[in-house]
Amino acid sequence: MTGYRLPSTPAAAVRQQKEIAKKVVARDDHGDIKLVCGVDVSYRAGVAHCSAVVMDTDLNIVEQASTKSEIRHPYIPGLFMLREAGPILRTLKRLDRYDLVMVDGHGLLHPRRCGLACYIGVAKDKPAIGAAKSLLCGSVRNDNYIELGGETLGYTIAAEGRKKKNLYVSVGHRMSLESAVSLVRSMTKKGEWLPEPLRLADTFSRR
DNA sequence: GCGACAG
DNA sequence: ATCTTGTCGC
Repeated sequence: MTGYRLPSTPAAAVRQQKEIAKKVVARDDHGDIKLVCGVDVSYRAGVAHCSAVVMDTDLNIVEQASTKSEIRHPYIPGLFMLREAGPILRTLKRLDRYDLVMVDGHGLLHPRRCGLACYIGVAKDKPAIGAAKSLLCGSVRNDNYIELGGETLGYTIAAEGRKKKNLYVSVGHRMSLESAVSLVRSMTKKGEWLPEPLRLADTFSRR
């Protein structure tokens, strides 16, 4: 069964995160990844605007969908899913097909090993990757891997340009960290910070 | 208790 | 994330 009821309180969200964390598969458990979906949410005038962009591995746009939702929860570090899971799941329903979801936020690199990317991945039972623009927890080692509580849960893709920021990748679901990093790299254009599916989803959600 | 804290 | 113009730099 793949259905999860969206929590309506922080306490309920924490309980669900602990439950879902046990179901995350951190190894490659998927077929060919041909269509990658990037999702992002932006906020304007009290409304959440979510966009999803599906691209093939040659970075061509295959499909796109957008939704507007009422904002029901504030942003709480560690409980990002409480605010964005609803809008994202609604938007994903409108897509015809995709083999993996890239989420702007963390996956296993989370206090309870259940960031937004894990939540979306397990809820949809789809391979998922978390790609965050800043660190929530954990410490970056010299080899760029990120560890938390003795576990290696993420990887830092160092910024190129002097002025740009790093990208923090972690497993969402049904993927190994190595494969996740490899896929993010292969879909990021030279000189860009975010992989194309996420960069375009970000652009579209703001229009 | 104190500080840190995805977007 | 968002509020926000012009401006510095590749």
